[in-house]
Amino acid sequence: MLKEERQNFIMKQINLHNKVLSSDLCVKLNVSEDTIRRDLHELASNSKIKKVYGGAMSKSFSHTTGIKETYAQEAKRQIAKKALTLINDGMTVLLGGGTTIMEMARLIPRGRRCTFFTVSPVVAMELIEYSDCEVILLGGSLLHDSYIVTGSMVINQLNDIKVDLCFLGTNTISLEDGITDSVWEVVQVKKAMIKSANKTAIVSIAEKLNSEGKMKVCNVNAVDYLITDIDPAEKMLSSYVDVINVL
Amino acid sequence: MLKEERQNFIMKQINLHNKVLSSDLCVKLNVSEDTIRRDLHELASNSKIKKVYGGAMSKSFSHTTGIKETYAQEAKRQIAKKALTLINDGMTVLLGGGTTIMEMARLIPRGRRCTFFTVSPVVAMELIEYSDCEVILLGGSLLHDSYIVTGSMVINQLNDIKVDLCFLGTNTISLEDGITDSVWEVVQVKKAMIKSANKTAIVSIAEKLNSEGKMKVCNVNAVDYLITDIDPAEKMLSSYVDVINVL
DNA sequence: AAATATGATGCAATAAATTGAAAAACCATA
DNA sequence: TATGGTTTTTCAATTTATTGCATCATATTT
Repeated sequence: MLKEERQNFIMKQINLHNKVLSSDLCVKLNVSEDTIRRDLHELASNSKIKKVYGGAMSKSFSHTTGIKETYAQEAKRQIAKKALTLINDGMTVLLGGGTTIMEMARLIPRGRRCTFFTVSPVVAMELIEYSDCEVILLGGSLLHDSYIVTGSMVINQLNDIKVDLCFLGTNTISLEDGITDSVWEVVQVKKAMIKSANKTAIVSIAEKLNSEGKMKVCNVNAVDYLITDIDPAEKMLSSYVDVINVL
Repeated sequence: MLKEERQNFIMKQINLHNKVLSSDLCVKLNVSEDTIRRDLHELASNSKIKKVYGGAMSKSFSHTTGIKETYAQEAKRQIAKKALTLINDGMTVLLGGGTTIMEMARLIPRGRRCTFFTVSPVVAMELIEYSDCEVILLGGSLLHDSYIVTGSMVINQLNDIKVDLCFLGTNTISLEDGITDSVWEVVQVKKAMIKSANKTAIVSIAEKLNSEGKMKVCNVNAVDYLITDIDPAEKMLSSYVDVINVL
């Protein structure tokens, strides 16, 4: 049997079943596992498939891989790095949605072992694809613009869990008005998220500081950390450091 | 024998069997392997065939599955079109995961107003983006390989709902073994999905028919519709039409 | 932490491709 | 038919490709 035949067969299996095991293939094709592994390696390096431990899987699922530039990505990456210092192995972490949280999800180091709950399918997909953590996606009515789940379903599920740490992005934050948002459903979810967490961190680029939204999520001192892209010693943050842990 | 005759013969063999071995040809044509190799080289440089180590293969057979396109996308689109005829305004529909279901989600006509439940974040994202329907994403532990939510959380949520119609993709299906799958968690979810639905439709490209998996979801006659890309009158489907509604 | 399964790497055996040169076949013309 | 030139085929030596095995590293499970 020609190598190409074999690889075609493998491609077909993957296309049909989304996943193949090397151990299955080497029996079906009657070659050694080494050969299969070499085939998979070759197909993977031609980016036709995605290699996983024990076999390979279809690439057509890798949906989120698109390297989309997000606004102020570098700033958000800075925030993400700081945020990640709060996460240790074995922790249970609740993540919100938004581009800053997405940067966090992207930067979780491989090998970190913890459990993530999230209300954002996008974040969930990123986590499951690029981290080694367990990912639990909460269910609910999916919101158009923000791609997070909302409604009583989520709230109920949140009532049932208690996590070590919750990370929330925010649209608007100020010392006087606290954390605010413009969508009612989102406010409800965020409130419930904070209630489900022992500690909560707000991630926000400095640019958003001192802006005001329409509906209140909570006061600034109701959360435990404020993580921005600038140095905590900056004048802009001086009024915050009194009431909250600023990173 | 003339060179041209030989090459015609080779072409015929390739068209017939999709591949040829140099070693076979040199016996059949009673020439040295060198000659065969030169012929193949010549044919290949006229891009009539694809030369590979040990022989040559048909050009059309070389699986150059577009990196983005899903396998057998056109076939899946056919299925999706048939499937969509079952969905009317006001219905409550439960969707599984997989690329066929994805095609369905893509082809939901704008203006259709119904409620979709799904266990697949990818499908949910597609629906919320391109349809005007309400999308409820069920929550649970996100599975690496198939990108669907699994576990007791989903099962519980499924127990609480009753939908008009459920669409399931499948890995493997045969008359004897029924609907099967190779991942335990997926089997559990599929079972629960079927239980939550008044009627269930299986969508599957004809290519998958009569393949067998490892764990059983249900018998073929436990579902109501089988939707494939080929005509229900085809011989391949004749044994199915007795026990199930084939579209 | 130990046991098991999987992955990577280097090596040797074998099969196949390449190359250059020699032999054979072919072909037009004298 | 003989001849010279051309094309085609074969042969031999060398290089490259493929595969399986042994070994060690890494991942996963118990």
